[in-house]
Amino acid sequence: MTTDNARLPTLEDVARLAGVSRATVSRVINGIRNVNPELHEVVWNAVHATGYVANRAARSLVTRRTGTIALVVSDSESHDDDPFMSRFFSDPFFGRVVGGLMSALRPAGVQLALQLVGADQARGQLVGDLRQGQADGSVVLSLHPGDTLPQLLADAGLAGVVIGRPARPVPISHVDVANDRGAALAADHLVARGRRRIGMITGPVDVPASVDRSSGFRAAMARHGRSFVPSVTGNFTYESGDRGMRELLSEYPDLDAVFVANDLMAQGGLGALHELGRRVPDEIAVVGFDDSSAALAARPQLTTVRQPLEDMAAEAARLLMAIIDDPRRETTAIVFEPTLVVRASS
Amino acid sequence: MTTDNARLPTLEDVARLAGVSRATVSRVINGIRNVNPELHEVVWNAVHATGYVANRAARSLVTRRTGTIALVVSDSESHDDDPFMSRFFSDPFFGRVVGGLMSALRPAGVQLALQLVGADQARGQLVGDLRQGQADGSVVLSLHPGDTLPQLLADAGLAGVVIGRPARPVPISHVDVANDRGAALAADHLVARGRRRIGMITGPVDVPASVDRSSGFRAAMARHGRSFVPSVTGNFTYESGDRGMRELLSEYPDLDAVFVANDLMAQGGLGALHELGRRVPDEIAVVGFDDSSAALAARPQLTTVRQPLEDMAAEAARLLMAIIDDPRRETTAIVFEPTLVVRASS
DNA sequence: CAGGCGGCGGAGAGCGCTCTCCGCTCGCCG
DNA sequence: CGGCGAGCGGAGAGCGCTCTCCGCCGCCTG
Repeated sequence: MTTDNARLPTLEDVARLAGVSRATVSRVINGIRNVNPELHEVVWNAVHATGYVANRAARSLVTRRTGTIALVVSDSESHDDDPFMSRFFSDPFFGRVVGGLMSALRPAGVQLALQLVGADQARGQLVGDLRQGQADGSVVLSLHPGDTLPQLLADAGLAGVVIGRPARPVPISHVDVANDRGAALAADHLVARGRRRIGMITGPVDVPASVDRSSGFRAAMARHGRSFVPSVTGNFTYESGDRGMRELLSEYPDLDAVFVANDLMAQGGLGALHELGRRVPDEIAVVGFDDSSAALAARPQLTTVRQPLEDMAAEAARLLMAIIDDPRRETTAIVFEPTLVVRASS
Repeated sequence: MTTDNARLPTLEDVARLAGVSRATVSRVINGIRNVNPELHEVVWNAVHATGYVANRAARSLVTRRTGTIALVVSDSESHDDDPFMSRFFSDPFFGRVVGGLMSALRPAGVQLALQLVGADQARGQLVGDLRQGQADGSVVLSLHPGDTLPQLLADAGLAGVVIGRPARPVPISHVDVANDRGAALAADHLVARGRRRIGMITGPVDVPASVDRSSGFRAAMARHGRSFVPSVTGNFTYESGDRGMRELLSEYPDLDAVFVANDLMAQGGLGALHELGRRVPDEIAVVGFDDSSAALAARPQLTTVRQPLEDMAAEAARLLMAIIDDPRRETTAIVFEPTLVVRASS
């Protein structure tokens, strides 16, 4: 049948075929109350015979549930046009989150809808749409610190889970990785490897994850008796890693190890070291953060702190579904433990 | 209002406030027919005053449109559990497609829903769900050649656009890049650069894109009077590029250029060359295909054939929307022109 | 043996919207 | 001045589903 105007079977059709009422078919399909087991079978046969599939819109209309959750990618700094997105989407970070979400959502039969939101105007709209049942809840991915969206969602009483700790405390659940402990892992590793003069390239100072990595690294170094850690600030891009490494070495030429706050910058740093003729890891060791694909692509391959993004996203999805089922649930924070992946760069 | 049981305003509420009927409000909101301009304003004021947002489910129920399109990622070889997905999602390819789709969908106010489908059983289910209005149409991303899904969609008369030419001809629209001409670009470039002994690492022989790249490259080389192109077959992975390069060089040690059918393999090949002590591009040039992030991550950065994925995805979305608006539209193929991005590896 | 209770299935009311009718009003023409 | 047509707004019927309410029947208890 190549035509699309063939009316699809409805509950009514199934009911007629099964010789029961709509209500009974509905009960069977949704597994509600005790229905005579024989009828049960009769109904299912009719369902299969007709090829019936429940109409989602009709169901949502009455249940007020959509069976969909939204992945909201929020960028408070962009202005609705999309240059920023291309960069973000081509980052494996996005894909890993999507994969993790799907792995939890699919078994539950929940859909994932993508929502991008830039300017503030769009935010109000989004909240409205969400309230009106675009989705039962949302997983929020903020690209910038201090994003207002988590607060907006909380204010609207919408179910939501944020990936990554919000910059300001907001009454909304979130999942995160223990960035400070991850950085400490890197510090311990470098010290254990016998590195003596250890520097750091940090991320932006207004990003919580970045701040935690820096302070976690400094604290761990202090525990090893190193109170001063030479460092420069980057912005998580490849170029800033390249630049940062050059800066750092021009000021502290004798460093024999550098902790870089994310893999992309570390890869940039590695590029700089290559051009500067410094052998890695013989002369200088590099440790990154994220265990993104950049870590594997880097030459030499990057020792890095693994952030279990897929697991985090999956957990975010499960948490969100729990919140949807019980809206009065307390907001919680789930913090994952990072692990160190040792490769050739250290 | 932190509670969620506050009933949201309905058309009825807006109508009452505006002192008109539901029908009129509906007409104003949907911009249908001539409504008295004064009323128009009165209605919009009421809409804003109440904070009204149309209920999507109710609207879909009657219009039989969801305002959603599905991005169906289809992997005929996996079996419902998701190991395969993680690899795919962390590939920037996925993100670029999503970004491109969104750029076309967002202005049109269309949602994007993600659908993964593995085993064949899930396919039937998917088609059922789609027919029942999960989405108005779908953009299909097949991970394996000879995927049955495009055919299934065509058979069901569902609106769909496939990204990448299907292995077998299927009565469904698709967007693709001229893989053969892209490969020719690479060939022309290498010849123009004065390379004399040029080899190739191809992709899998059952993937249309891969086949086109190989044959396109060979044809272009033939035009330059080179009837024989030494080549080995890879499978698009980093490792197969590494292995392929070693094989190729052990058999043809004097090659001074290699065209590799995708960036990831090219990156692997570059790794092998590095370890073999062959200087790139001085001794041997490498050209990849895709202009993925791997091209930038590679050392030296990779000269590669750029596939305008974002544009292709955006066009797929627009085409799909056109098909949805006019289902009797003829199936079409839109083929994009690749471009050569020259970097340090050639 | 009568009354009551529990379990199962049906009737039917709506969920919030769109859209077809239909009737009213106004303007224009004969 | 009457009639007709065009245009605008309202009434109301559903879209396909869920779920409450109710009635029936059979079994158990007093």
